[in-house]
Amino acid sequence: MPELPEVETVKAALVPVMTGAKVRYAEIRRPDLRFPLPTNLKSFLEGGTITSVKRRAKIILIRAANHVMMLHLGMSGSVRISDHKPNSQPHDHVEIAVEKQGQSHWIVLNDPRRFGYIDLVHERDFNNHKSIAALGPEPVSIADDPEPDNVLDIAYLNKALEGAKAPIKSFLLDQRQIAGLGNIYVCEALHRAGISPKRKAYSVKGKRAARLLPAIQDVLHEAIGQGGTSLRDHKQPDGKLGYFVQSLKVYGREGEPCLACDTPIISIKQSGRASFYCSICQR
DNA sequence: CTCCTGACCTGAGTGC
DNA sequence: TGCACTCAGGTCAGGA
Repeated sequence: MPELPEVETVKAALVPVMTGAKVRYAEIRRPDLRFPLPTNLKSFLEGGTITSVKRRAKIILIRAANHVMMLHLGMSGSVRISDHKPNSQPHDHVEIAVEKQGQSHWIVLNDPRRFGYIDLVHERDFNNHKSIAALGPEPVSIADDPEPDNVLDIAYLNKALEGAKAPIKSFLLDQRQIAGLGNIYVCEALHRAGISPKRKAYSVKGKRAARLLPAIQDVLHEAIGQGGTSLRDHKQPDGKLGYFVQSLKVYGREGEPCLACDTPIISIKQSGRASFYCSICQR
């Protein structure tokens, strides 16, 4: 499911119920997702008080007691929040009950494909964690989270593009270059910027690069404002859909007319993933 | 190094 | 109805 806007939507829903809340119990229903779950996850959570909920790239960071619980939703992960103990659904792997100012909430992680993961690291080791250390800058900063000191700008983008021989599509999916983009928003940003996904990254410069930066930032901001994009699995934690699906210009629109020029949208495979684009508008 | 492929896993959709 | 096959918001190891 989730790229940056979907993860941001989940994080934003967790903030008010988890920040400052005490964990009443945690139920871990299987030993692993993509990786083995930390064996001390249950004992870490139970009785602890959550100090903050943040996001870096596509990872949700839940802090307590000098530790960071890292939650990645993979392709199909989602979170439900309710004010009563929820009925168990297939693939509900973790259930956490929290209490804050006398108010109880239940938080459930569901992940059919189990490409997601949870890890737990001491605060001092966090920046060296292999999922964190190599990440590129955040493409956008939302209400100072993540901290705006590491946000993509045109100087960084131009430098990173230099000498990158991969297609711009692959470049933008690479979390070491820019963190948080995925298949939907790369396709959409390239369409907005008028750049072909097949173009070599190093050849994106000057005016093209100057269009790419705001194209990425605008599409992410707009998607976050709509609660993300619901295709199959993604729902907001309150059960609502992500309405940005209605704003997609190319993703999933193979054969349908380009909204700018009527040319049918093309789908090609690039490094195993579908790229949707307009061969006229994107050069 | 960089770049690409295949693997991981389940469920939904399609075509015969 | 059933079966085989393809495809899906993401990484990650391994090979060229």
